[in-house]
Formats: sequence, C-alpha cells, structure tokens
Amino acid sequence: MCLEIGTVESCYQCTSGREWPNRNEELKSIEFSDLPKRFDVNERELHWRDRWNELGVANRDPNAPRENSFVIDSPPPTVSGSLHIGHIFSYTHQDLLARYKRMTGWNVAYPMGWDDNGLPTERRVQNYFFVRAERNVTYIENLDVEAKRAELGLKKNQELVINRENFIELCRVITEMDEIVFKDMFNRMGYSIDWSDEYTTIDAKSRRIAQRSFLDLHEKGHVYQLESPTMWDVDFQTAVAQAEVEDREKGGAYHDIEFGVFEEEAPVKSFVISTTRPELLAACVGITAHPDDERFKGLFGKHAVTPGFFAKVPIFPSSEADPEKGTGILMVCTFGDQTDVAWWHEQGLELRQILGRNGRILDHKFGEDGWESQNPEKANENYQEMVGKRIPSAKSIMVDLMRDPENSATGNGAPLQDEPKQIQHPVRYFEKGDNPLEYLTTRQWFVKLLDKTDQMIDMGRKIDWHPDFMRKRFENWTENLNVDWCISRQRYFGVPIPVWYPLDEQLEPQYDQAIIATADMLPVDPESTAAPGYSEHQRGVAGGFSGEPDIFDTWFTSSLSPQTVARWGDDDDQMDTLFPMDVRPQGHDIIRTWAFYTIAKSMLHHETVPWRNINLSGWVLDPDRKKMSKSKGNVVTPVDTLDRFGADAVRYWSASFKLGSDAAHDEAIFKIGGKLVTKLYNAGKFVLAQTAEDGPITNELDLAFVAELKEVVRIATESFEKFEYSVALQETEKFFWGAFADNYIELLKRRSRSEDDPEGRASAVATLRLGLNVVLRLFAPIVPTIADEVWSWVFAEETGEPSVHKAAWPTVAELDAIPSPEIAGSFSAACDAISAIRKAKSESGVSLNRELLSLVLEADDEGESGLRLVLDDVAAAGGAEAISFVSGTPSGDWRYKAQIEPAEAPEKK
RNA sequence: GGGCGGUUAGCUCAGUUGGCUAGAGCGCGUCGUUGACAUCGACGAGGUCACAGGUUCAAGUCCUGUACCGCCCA
Repeated sequence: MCLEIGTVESCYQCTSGREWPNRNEELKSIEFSDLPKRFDVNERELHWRDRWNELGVANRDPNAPRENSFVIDSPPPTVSGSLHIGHIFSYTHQDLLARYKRMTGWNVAYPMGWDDNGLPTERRVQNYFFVRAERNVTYIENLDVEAKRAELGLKKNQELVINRENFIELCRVITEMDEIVFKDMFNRMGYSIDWSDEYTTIDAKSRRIAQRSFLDLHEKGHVYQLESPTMWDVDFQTAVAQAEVEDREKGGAYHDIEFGVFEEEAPVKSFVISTTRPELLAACVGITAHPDDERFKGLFGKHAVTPGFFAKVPIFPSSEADPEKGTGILMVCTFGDQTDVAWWHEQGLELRQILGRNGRILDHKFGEDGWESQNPEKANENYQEMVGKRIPSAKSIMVDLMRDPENSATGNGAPLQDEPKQIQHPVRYFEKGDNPLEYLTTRQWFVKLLDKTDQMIDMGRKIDWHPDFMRKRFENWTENLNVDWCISRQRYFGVPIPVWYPLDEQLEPQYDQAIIATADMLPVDPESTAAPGYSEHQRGVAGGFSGEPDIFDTWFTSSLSPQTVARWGDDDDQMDTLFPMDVRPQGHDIIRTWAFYTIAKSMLHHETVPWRNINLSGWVLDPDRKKMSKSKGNVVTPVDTLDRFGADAVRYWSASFKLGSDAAHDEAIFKIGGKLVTKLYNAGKFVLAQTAEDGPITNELDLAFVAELKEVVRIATESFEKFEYSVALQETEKFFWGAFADNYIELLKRRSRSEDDPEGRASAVATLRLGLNVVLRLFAPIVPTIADEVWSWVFAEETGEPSVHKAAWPTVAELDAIPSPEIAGSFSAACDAISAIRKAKSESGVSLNRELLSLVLEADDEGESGLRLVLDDVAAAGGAEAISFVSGTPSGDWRYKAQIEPAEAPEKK
C-alpha cells in the first residue's frame, strides 16, 4: 500500500511489477492516465536502447555518396582497465554531433574501434595472470595458466614464463573481456555507434592496413632503419618515441669529480667536472666546455684522464656547454642524454656502452680495443664491482670509489670533491615507465618526419581546430621535433613489422638487405611465415633468413583509424565514401601523438588532410580542480553516477561544457540534468493531455510564441553547426524552461480548456503541441531517452516517425508556414506582464492562483499597446476578469507594475 | 626558459563582430501550491567583471604591462 497515493496499482514506485504502457509497436498514442507518476530513468533507458537497435537508428547506408556522408573518426579507447568519467565526457561530445547530423539528413558514419595492442594490455595481462613472455620458450597448446602454475609448483610470487604466442593469446582474452564491458557502457550512455563498423587495432584488418602503410612508406622512401643511440626504457625493454617521453622533476645530486689532464710525463694539471650521473664515469669518452670560457681555453685539444678508469679522452669546445651549469666543464658519456648523443656523433668519439638493455651494467675489459686505459688493472678492478648492478647501486659504488685517493687521476687525493650537492632537476621518463630513460645503441625502424615539419604545419592549417588555439600546441610540437618517429618496439602484443633479413654464413642478419613483405601476404607475421623466396626450413640457418621480431609502435596502427574504417586498399568504394573524414574528436592530451601521427600518415600516404575538423574535448577535473588520474586515486567511475542520475543527466553535464574547456566533476550539474528530464516528462504529459478540434494557429500570443521558437531553432542550429552544442543546449533549455513551461503554458491554461472559444482553444492546443514537438527535437541529441519517450506518446503516430532520432531536425523554414504575429513583442510583453502580476501577489503574500477582483497595470503607452492583442490570456493567467491600465513611467526594473485586489481566499478543505 | 588558456555573484559557468540597466543554474532569504511538475512555482538579496595604464562617444569585450591559477613544451 502506498501512503502517498493510496492504491498499490497507481503508484509506480511501489510496484516494480507494473509495466509501462506498451505503445511503440504500432506507433499508437497512449492514454495519459496510464503513465506512471514518475519517470523511471534506468528502466526506460533499457527499453529505448533495445528500441533504437530494432529501428537501426545508428545504422549508416554504406552506399550513400561522399557528399551526403558525415564521417566521424571516433577514438578507439585503450581497452585496459576501466572507463572513467573522462571517457564518458568526451565520447558524449561525439554522440551529440552524430545524432544532430543524422537528424539534419546526413548519412552519419560513427564507427568504433578498440585499441587493444600495446603496453597497457601487456601490463594488464602480466598482472592478471601473473605471467611473463620470453623468447625461446615452448608454445603450449590450450594453455591453462592456473593448471600450469600448479603443475610447476609455482609460488604466489613467481611469474609463469610463457611463449610469445601464448602471451598474445592471453592478451586477446583480456581485451575481449574489456571490450564487452566498454560496449555495455557505451550502449548505456545511448551512444549511437554503428557497430557494423567495429574494429580492433589487433584484428586482421588493422594489421593488414598497418603493414600496408609500412609497405607504402617504404616504397616512397619515408622509412629507414638505423643502429644508433635511442631512448630506451629499461623496464619494458623497448625503444620509445619522442612523443611518449615526459619530463619529471626529480631529486638528484651534483657530484664534483676531479679529472687529470694528460701530459707525456705524469698528469699534473687537473680540473673538476660536475655530474649528476657519476655511474657513467666508465662510459666517459670526452670532455667539453664552452669555447669562450677563459677557465678552460687552454685545455681544448688536449686529453683528459678519467679517475678510477684512467681512460684518455679528448677535450673539445662546444657552444652547447653551459658555463653557468655545475663547474662549467663536463664529461661526455655514451650516453647520459641527448646532447651526449649529439657530441658523440659530431666528434666521432668512442662508443663505450656500459648499460645493458635490462638496465644493468655490462661486463667489459679495460685495456682492450676501444677500452684503453692508462692503468687497466685498476680500471678493471673498479669496473668489476659494478658489473651486473642497476643504476642506483652502481651510482653508490662509484661514489665510494671516488672517495678513494687511489683512484685519483692526479695524485691529489680523493677525486670526489666535497659531498654531493642535492638538486631538483627534470629527468626524462617514458610516460608509462617508472625508471628514467636511457640512451642505448640499438637497431630501430624510423619514419622520416624531421625533413617535413613545414609540410606538417601546412597540413595542420588546412584543418579547422575547435577551439582554434589548440592548433598552437600542434605547431609548437611539430616545430620542436628533434628525432624522427621511432616505430619499432621490442614487445609482443602488437602488429609485426613485415620484414625479414637474410642470414650470412655466421648467422648474422644482413640488415641492409631487408626483405619487405609483398602486398598479397598481408597481414603477415615474419616470425611464423617464411620470407618471400624462402621456405620455412631456411629459418635461422646459414644462408637462410630470420624474421623481424619487433612490432610497431601502437600509434603506428591507431594513426590509421581513418584508413582502417575506410578500408584503405581493401575496398575502394568505402575509401571514396569515407575518406577524408569530417571530424576527429579527441582529447587535447594526445595532440602530439594521435592527431600528429594521423596527420602525418595521411600526408605521406594520400597527400591530404585526414579530416576537415578536429574537436578537442577537455578533461574532467575532480572537485579540487585536479586532473583525474589513476595515480592520484581521484578517478570517478561512471557506473555509480549513471545509476543515480541516468544517462540523460550525465549527457546533459557533458553537453554543458564547450570544446577544449576542462570540466569539474560536479554533482550539482548531474542533478540539474536530472531535473530537466523530469520537467520534460511532466510538461510533455501536460501538453499532450490538452485536446481540441484541429484548427490553425491564429491567436496573437500563439503566433508570437512561435516567432520566439523560430529564433531558438535558428540559434541552436547555428551553434550545432559550429560544434558549439553547449550554446544550443543553453538556448533550448532557457526557452523550454522559461518561455515554454513557466510562461507560455501558464498563460494558456485557461484558453486551452475553454469551452466557449473553440477557435482560440484549437490555436492554443496546436501551438502547445508544435512547441513541444520542436523542443523535443532540439533536445533529442542531448537527452535522447526522455526526448524519445515523450515523442513516442503522440508524435510518433502523428508523424509516422517511430523515433525522434529518425525525425528531421527542426528548421526555421518549417516554421515559416505560420504567420508572424501582428505585434513583434506580444509574447515578451505578456511574460513581463504576468511577472508583474506574480510579483504583486508574491509581495502581498497571496497565492499565485488566487482570483483577483481587480487588476490594474501601470505602463506607458508603448507597454499598453504591446499587450493589446494578448490581454485576455494575461488576465486569465493572472486570475482576473479584465485588465485596466494607468499610465506610469517604466524603469530598468519594470515595464509593467501591477496593482491587485485579491478575492477572498477559498476555504481550505 | 618558450608557448597557450583562464581570472565575471558564496559556488559552477554564459556573455557571439565593443553598444541600452552584466546573465543562468546551484546555494541563500521570503512567500506560495489539492489540476503537468515538491525532482515544484513565484519573488528577492547578492558583482569595483584580478590589478594598473591606454584606444574610443562608448570597454567584461580591443591594446600594453603586472599578479595569480592551470596546461603544453624545453
């Protein structure tokens, strides 16, 4: 029994068993008494998601020509872990656009991909299954991780080591699980994604197109391989690209260390360098200072002797050396940073690579070729202490060695001068890494971009950026590029680089004779398919071949999202229909990666922009205005928010922020969205319950209302066209809540039920319905569930459009059939007048619906004549029989002032 | 260090090419409601538009500088 309403049957909240009137089957209008008092958001969302599927709301016509198509290059989310509210924020921006464009008659292509390859997935697999991939491990058919662990008797903290193929299989298991969760969330949000265009960046189509891209770049001479120092992450043991590097402010220390100056006799002179990386002393191959630095001018051209290792290294001038930094003179190592790499190249210095790919010090012998030492015995004794150590312990060993006077290159006592000086300085990290990047000499594949930065900037200028200032970030990044794009990664789960190398008699790969896959082989895995012209039994044998073990940078594949969706090379028709695309929506944090690489690929392959527009969504900040990130632990997952407020309210929140601006996760805004949904539900019920004989819109107030409506349609349309949906929302909402619900409906309450004015009643009801009909369509992209719900009650049957999302976007032209009002400001005059009456009632503490014995409006002539044709409605809404005027002088605060004489209050029952 | 964005009511934000009296929602105060809606309605209070100069008949809006916040890059 419901205390509020009285009977079990009539209270929706009390009875989960009660069903919503079944109305859509044959577009039959409903009985309003059947509608529950409250709108159950969660239940109706489910209904409408199914219904949209049935109706194929999101489907595109694959045969539509390019000029009728609107193509969205939607971002494939990284499927590792969970979606957070930031994803929802920006994906909603795309769907607003998709739904709007569809209503304006475009054949909208809104595909979805899943970015599943790459490190995040590998890391997740490692953590989830507690496994590690290694080469030269046997493949296990139908691997059951738990069973295998038990069989091997592995303890909880021991990783199971598996074959690369097994590892890739587990990656697929994980990503498929995540994809289902993501898809459910997107459906719940009501995203009108066309799932027939679904892809994953690891699937055969993506692999084929990524490899095709490589073939094309190779043919055009845009890729090359090079053995050279490259940024390297010692934990993931892979090369990384400039775009994946970030500076982090870290603590370090300057160590002042004395070097000797080599003379034919004994070293007598000395100087002191400052370094934050003493552990690289054994890798010191040179010394440099600024050419104008008087302190060191005499040293240039001579050689220095390193302490501890007694290596003779050249001293040379370089304008890159900063006299202000440290002691002004510094050691060049292979390799401490990018400038070391540059000096090494310029000066043709020795290569003494002491750090291995796993981040541990390699074994070397001083006194051998390339490792000359004035005292090899002592050098080796010192070096052996560090072999096999990681950087931090190598560093502390080195500091101890430098405290030992025996290691001095000059005989002046301990090389280490004073205690190390603590500093804070920026250190380069792989964005996903936990240890600083190192420079290791490895062989990598690169895409040539440094020679094309001007062209890239020109391409960027052919694209409209929303907001425009984001273009600057792209240009700054492009101008500051300093290495080509390193596209090879020494990882497992990704698209293989389709290349093989002939092996010579010593089984050495001949890298300069790389064998590139042929187009008909794609996609291909060179580790399991033989090179063209070879057979599998020649793999790994003298005179045979070996497959390239590396995979592509994950951006190499995802930067082809337009080509993948448009099936480049597989389906020329789709390529013509979908490429170049209309808009790329994305976050501004990946301008230098996803946007940059996509523009680069499109330029190199097709000499065109990949899309005409790029829309940059902001971030979601927590209530303290901090960016949400997993490491900060302030991430909000959307499920709870959706359960509480519903998808429409969350979409409302997202739609209320313009592109490029960051949004606070503010519960107040979800609440407002929720209230809007309720208001639409109630206003819809009220409006559609008004009935009358069919008749034209003739009444002045109604005509004036339609004129206002027209203006809202114009602004909302214009705003959506400029991707300024927040303006469209704001205008529509202001009109619906203020003009329509609070004023127009109130003004019409009497006339829309009047028995003695059939013509006025018909006009009122027709206008109410028209207003609601238009408003629902204006709201449809933003709050699609409630808009369709209300639409379905009557308009579906009336228009023959089963869903508001299949209806046409309202246009000014459509409303032009309705005549203009006689007095342009009739509607706003009526609103002002009714406000004045409310104010008078409010100030005298009288209820708003109290009848009035007399109602006098103070106004000037203009004000009086503005109300001339709508007086009856205003009087009725005010509760008076008639209105009389006295002259007054309006001010900024008022246009009309009401003098009222209320009737007796009705008796309370 | 270079670049970009921001600073408007207690809070979150609008404010279009300079133009009547700077707006909205939330919050706050007062009042009201048995017929769409208490997830409600009405009315009200609340702002030196960060600061300092300048251009203009007119500046929140344009220009210069400063401060603070945030972001991107080195």
